[in-house]
This record gives sequence, C-alpha cells and structure tokens, in this order.
Amino acid sequence: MQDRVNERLEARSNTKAQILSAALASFGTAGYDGTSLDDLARGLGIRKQTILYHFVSKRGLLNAVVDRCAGDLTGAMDEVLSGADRDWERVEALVRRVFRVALEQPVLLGLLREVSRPGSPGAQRLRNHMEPMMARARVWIEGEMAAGRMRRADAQLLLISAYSTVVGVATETEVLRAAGIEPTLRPVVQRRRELLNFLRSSLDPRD
Amino acid sequence: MQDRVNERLEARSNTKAQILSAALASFGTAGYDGTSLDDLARGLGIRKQTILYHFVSKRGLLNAVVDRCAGDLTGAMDEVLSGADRDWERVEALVRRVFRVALEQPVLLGLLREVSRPGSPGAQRLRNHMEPMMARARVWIEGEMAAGRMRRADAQLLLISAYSTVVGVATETEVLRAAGIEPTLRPVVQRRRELLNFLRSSLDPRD
DNA sequence: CAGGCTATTTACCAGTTGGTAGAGAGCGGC
DNA sequence: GCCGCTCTCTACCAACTGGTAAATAGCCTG
Repeated sequence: MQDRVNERLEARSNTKAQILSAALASFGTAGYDGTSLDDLARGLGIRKQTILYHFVSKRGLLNAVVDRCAGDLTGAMDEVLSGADRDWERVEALVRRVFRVALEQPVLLGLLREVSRPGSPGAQRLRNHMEPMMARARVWIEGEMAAGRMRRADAQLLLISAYSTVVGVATETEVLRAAGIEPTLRPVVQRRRELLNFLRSSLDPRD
Repeated sequence: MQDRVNERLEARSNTKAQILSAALASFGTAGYDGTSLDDLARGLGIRKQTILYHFVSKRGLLNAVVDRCAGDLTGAMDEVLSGADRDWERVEALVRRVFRVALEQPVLLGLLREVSRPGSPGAQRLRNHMEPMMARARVWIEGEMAAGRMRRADAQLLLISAYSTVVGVATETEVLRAAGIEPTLRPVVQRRRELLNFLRSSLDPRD
C-alpha cells in the first residue's frame, strides 16, 4: 500500500523532474524565447498540456528552473559560509565550490547566462535568490576588512566581478565551441586562477 | 537632377540604416527569437514588409547586422595590425582599440553575446568573419614568439581568452544593471587592465 | 462500488509569427 | 506620355505560439 503511494510519488516527481531538467537544458541553450513548449514536450514524449499541468505556464516553468539553479548555487555557497574555513581560506573555498557546481552542471551556466540578461523574464527572480546570499557575503567581507583581516576594497563591486566571471565561463565555453575547439577544463581552471589572483590581490593583507 | 538621385539614395540608405541599427539594438537586448519584425517595424514607424523588402528575411536581417558589427570589429583590428606599433606595444594597442569600439557601441557587445551562443543563427557567420582576423593575429604572434620577441604560449588559446573577455564585458554590464547598479566605466577599465596584465605576463619577454 | 484525487490526454482557440502576392506612388529616361 | 525602376504599402496566409476546457484513466479511501 505504502509502496503504491511511493510509486505514485516517484512517478510524479519523475515526470516533473524530467520536464525540469529538459527545460533547463533548452532554456540554457536555445533561450527562453527560443524554447517552445510543444518541442519540449515532443522531446520528452509527452503532451504540452502535461507540462502546463505541472507548471501552470511557461513563465512558471522558467521560474521553477531558476529556483532550482539558484538553489544549487546558494546551497553550495551556504555550505562554505557555514563551514570552518576562515579569512582568505574561506574566499578561496567559496570560489572553488562555486566553480565546482558550474563544472558539474554546465547547463546551469547556460541558464545563468540567459537569465542574467536584464529585461529577461526570470532576471528579477534570480536576483531575488542571489541578493540575500550576496548581502551575506558582503557583510562578512566587510567585517573582515574592518577587523583588518582583509584589505579594504569595494566589497560589492568585488562580488559582482566574481559573479560575472563565473557567468563569463559560460560565454568562454561557448566561444570555444563556436571556434571549433572542444571545450576542456583548461580555460575554466585558468579563469578560476585569474579570479583567485584578482581576489587575493584585492583582499589578502599579506600581499 | 543629380540632387534628386542623391536624395533618393540617401533616403534609401536612411531607411535601411535605421532598420539596421534598430535591429542591432533589438537583437542585442531582446535576442533574435525575442525580436519580432512587426515590433521592430512599429518602433520605426514603418511596415514589416518594408524590412523584408530590404533584407529579404529575418535571417537576412540578422546576417546584415552581424556583417556590420563584424566589419566594425575587424576594421578596428585591421587598423592596428596595419599600424606602426610593434611587439608588445602592438598587442596593447590592439586590446585598447577593440575595447574602444566596444565602449563606443555598447549595443555591439549585446549582439556579440547573443550571437556567440553556439547553435544561434548567425554564430557561423560571425565565425566566418572573425576567423581570418584571428588567424592573422595568430600568425603574427607566433612569428614574434619564434623571433624571441614574445614568450612562448598557446597563441590560439590566448586569442580566444582575449575575445571572450571582451564578450564577457557585455555579460558584466548586464549583471551590473541586473544588480541595480548603473554601469560605469570602472569595471570595464578593470577588465581591460586584467586582460592586459594577463597578456603581458604570458607574452612580454621582459617579465 | 461510489466518490475523489492525481496525472495525462484530446480538442480547441485566439493571437502572433515570418513570409508571399500584388497594387500604387514617385521618379528619371526615352 | 509611357516604360521601368525603387520603394512602400495593403491584404492575406499557413504555421505555430501559449493557454483553456473538458474527457479519461488509474488509484486510494470510505
């Protein structure tokens, strides 16, 4: 009996999850406007109305996708910000953790890129997710600066610079592919190193 | 008589040029799929069929826009590559020149971003424009390396890294705006400095 | 077995999309 | 005065868009 309930719950989340991940991929590559619900459904072997049943509207689907991605990101950042690392080590851990998420889920980067366009539907929603996390990071950094454990700098601008570097990885991967080069880890690792260097030179008091 | 001819020619290029720049702005902000010919025409106070008369199809319009932008970019690069600067100075001049184009025409960056997505219509066309210029730059850099005037490095990867940094400026501007910060020159200048530092540390033999 | 809930379907719709066909206006050359 | 060229327009269309309404089937509970 309970098995049956589980089975149905699994079946539900299965369809829903499949729609979600297919939508993530499509929004991230073809863009929001470039994605049609009919195509999406066809790709999954279901009818468009099933998508609308689960997510009410195309906009609702986008929101759900954004929510999931933002959750993955803020969750990862949360782990680090609740962790034991301190001072500069924490900054480094944060960067490495975010890059790890990005590398594990390349499609996530595509969506991030698509949705960071101002005026894009979902831009506001992404911002609502990221802002508290950014504010938290900012408060922490500014605290470190005040305590003399980090050099003084514009924390806000620093964070945005870091964020856009991560999104920029998506751009670079695409440029590489467009240039006919199968993307490797190398440029990504290089970007990460650049970002770490930049942050270290801005923040590390030992420099 | 000749006046009349000129007037007509001017009128022609006027409409066509207006369509072109409006399309550039719309493709760069709303994206290709997010741009409708009807809206575009309405914004210009003309009928959609006038657009189609001048550019045959929506795709044709995109191609024309890409051609213009790529022309601006390769033209700028061409100037420098035909100029008097040598060695590292030439690299620096190249970077500064390209950034100048990007700053003078922010919409161009938006289009570049839109069109660098692989699978995007126009991606191939952009590539066809950029490739010869990239190849030329690469040959030159590799020559400098062989002559010992630059340090050895992967010229191809270096160029792509530089290119995606420029495109990344578009991303950053948008992220800034999405974060509610009116974009200023500062982050752009910073990106340019970062890129120059990166290139210098990779190429300048004096380092 | 009746009733209700969940999930998916078929049938349908109004609005928008890019694009075609063709008419008309203004002009210069013959 | 008429032809032909360039440019812009009106009229129209088939295909597709996101979305609504309602039917159906399977399952659990009472």
